[in-house]
Amino acid sequence: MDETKRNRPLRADARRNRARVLDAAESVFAADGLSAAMEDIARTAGVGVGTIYRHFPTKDALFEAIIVNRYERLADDADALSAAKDPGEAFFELFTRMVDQAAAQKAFADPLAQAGVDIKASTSAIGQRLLAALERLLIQAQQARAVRDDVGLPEVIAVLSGSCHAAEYAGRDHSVRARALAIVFDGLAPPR
Amino acid sequence: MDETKRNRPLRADARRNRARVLDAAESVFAADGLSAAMEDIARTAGVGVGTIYRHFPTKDALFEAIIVNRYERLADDADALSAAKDPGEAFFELFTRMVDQAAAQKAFADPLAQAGVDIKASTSAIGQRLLAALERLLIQAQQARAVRDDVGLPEVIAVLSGSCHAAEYAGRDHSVRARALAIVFDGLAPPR
Amino acid sequence: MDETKRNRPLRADARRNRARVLDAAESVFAADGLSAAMEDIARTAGVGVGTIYRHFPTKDALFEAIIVNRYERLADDADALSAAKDPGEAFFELFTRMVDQAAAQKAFADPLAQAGVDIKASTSAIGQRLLAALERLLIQAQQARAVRDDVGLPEVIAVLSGSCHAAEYAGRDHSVRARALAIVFDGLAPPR
Amino acid sequence: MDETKRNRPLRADARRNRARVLDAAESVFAADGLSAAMEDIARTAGVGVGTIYRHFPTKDALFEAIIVNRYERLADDADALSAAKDPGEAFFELFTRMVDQAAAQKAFADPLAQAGVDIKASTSAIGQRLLAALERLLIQAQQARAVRDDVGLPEVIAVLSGSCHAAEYAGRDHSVRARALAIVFDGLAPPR
DNA sequence: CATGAATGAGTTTTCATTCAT
DNA sequence: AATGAATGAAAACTCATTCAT
Repeated sequence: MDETKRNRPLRADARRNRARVLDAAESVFAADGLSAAMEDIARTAGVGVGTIYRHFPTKDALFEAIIVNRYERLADDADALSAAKDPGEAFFELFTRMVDQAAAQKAFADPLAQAGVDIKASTSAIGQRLLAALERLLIQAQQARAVRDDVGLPEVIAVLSGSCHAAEYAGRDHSVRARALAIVFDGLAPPR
Repeated sequence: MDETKRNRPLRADARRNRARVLDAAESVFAADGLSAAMEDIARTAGVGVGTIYRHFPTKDALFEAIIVNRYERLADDADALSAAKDPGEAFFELFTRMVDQAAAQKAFADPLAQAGVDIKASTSAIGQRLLAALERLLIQAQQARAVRDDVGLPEVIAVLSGSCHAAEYAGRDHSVRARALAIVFDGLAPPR
Repeated sequence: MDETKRNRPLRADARRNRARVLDAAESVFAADGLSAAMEDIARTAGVGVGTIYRHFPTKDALFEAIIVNRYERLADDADALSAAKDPGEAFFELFTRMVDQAAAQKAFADPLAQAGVDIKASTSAIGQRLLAALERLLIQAQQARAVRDDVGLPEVIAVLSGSCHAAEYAGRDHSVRARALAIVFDGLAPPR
Repeated sequence: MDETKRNRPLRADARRNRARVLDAAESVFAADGLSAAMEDIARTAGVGVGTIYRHFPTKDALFEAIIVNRYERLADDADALSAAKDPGEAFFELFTRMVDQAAAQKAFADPLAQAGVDIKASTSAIGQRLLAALERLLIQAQQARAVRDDVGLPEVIAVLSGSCHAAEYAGRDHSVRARALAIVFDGLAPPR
């Protein structure tokens, strides 16, 4: 009815609500897994369920948005690391960060794994950016002889995904996580 | 009043149905994840829901029975391997089998991870047997210099759990799975 | 197939089972109410559910059989009392016995009330005998000036049914039950 | 963030639905007993089952709400009668009203009986109020020589509960109900 | 725009009754 | 005849999503 404000970016309070929902959803999903109820998320965010649905048409869409969010940050990280550090360090640092996130956030590892598979609209669009960054880091690290030559992106993702789960399993026990990661890193290092 | 047959193992048809339910549940859970509906399982098994509940008082109990089943077989495998092969081979062969199972069966990896944590009655009783067998294999493999000395059971479980997820991610792509596993195995090998 | 034994009364063990089921049902219904499960009754009786269904085609039929059983005994009581005691005593004694039964057995009062209403086959057949006996006692008591003249059988049944519930409510508290019953008896006594 | 309306009583439509549910539940319970299905209640109320559960978390809670409702009205009645009529009349009038309700509503008598026993939260809170009012009426009636001296509240409740059941039994037959009640009232009157 | 009440399909579980052993 | 396994129609309850306020 009111064609004055069609594609304006989003009213200030609306943007604030969107962010609050996203934060709440992230922590509720992390705590309860994917089966968390929308009402719980709404309550945590301090809004009504309707507000969630205004911003995200579907529970899946909300979840996807979280993933996209993470991927954006990780892709940013990847770019920054690529610029700031030497190739091997950059690669393993990103790997470590992702694993650390998984340790902190239940339900991080699974969607990560899916990112390489899914063709779901936005997820993969942004996922591609992350994957591309990861691949760049991998190739640079291989050229710098920090990572063995005979692995490609798919294997790295598989191992990364696995490591995230391993970290999730290790939970609060830092030393187990560290040693498990050490095994994987040794396995990724060039032979000899 | 008929004390001849008190603790009879289970009538023939009942045993057959129990097995059918277990099979059906395994494949339906594998396909749909833990949120699969009991009715689907019943339909797949070709029985009524009531039959499932006669054998397993609860959805959780059914799931647990599947896990226990798997663990039993794996523990048996572990014992057999330990007797038949040289230590290093035995260890890596068991590791590989578990990962292969995970690749085939969604929802195998997660409960595996929990086995090291949970204290839930029967699950852990049998889980302990598997873990004990795994530890035995690990120690023997270490003594045979097939596995590096500085890892303990917790790390191995973490890495194993992670590898299962990696395999789940890799899905049907055998070569990715093989290469990912190779990375982990290299990481587990003794240095040099 | 075997027409040798068509209408023979019932094999000895069958008769014994029937009685056991009836006993078990009586106590389980008393404890859990009408919603008690058939399996519980079977277990209590030490038989399989199938055996219950051999003797009673339906849960309702089983319940009815219990009621019929009680009514038979009460009708017998009524006859005996009528012969042995003076009319007033006989009437109030029967009344008291019924109320005592109700106090002991949950779910006794309700079906009693229905006996006056229901036309359900056997129940009412035997119920009629009890009601007839009750009416005889009532009339005799009225003739002996032990009960007021202006009440008929329906009122007596209503009050009796109510008293059974009152007794059920009073539960273990004997003195409350006694005083409640005293009120009713006073009300039934002839005026003055 | 909008602190204007925190503990709002209930939106207009919500209140209307709550009342409809309560009404529907009352009549469905009255017709079918406590085992009535929630769906039936929902259909009768013209709402979805979910709506019932929004207002009452449990079938028991719904039932309790009905009882509480009745008790509130009866306690109000008791207070009004106590103020408006002479003690004896007030007592017997309340008694009669409760019995009339029971005649109309199956499943009214039983919970009444429990009110004297149960300690269940809200039920008994309001139940206490009713019982207190009843006791007040009783004592006043006794002081006015309208009720015999040797009965206490427990007996009165027992008899009242019993009378409710008697009325339930009598059903539509007004004259039976009236005469049955007359018996009880005579029993409650002071001797001679 | 935000809210939270309403919806109803779908889920787990129970239990009277049937039927193969 | 007895047994107890199987059946499947309910029943209570949940929760993603829609919509009136």
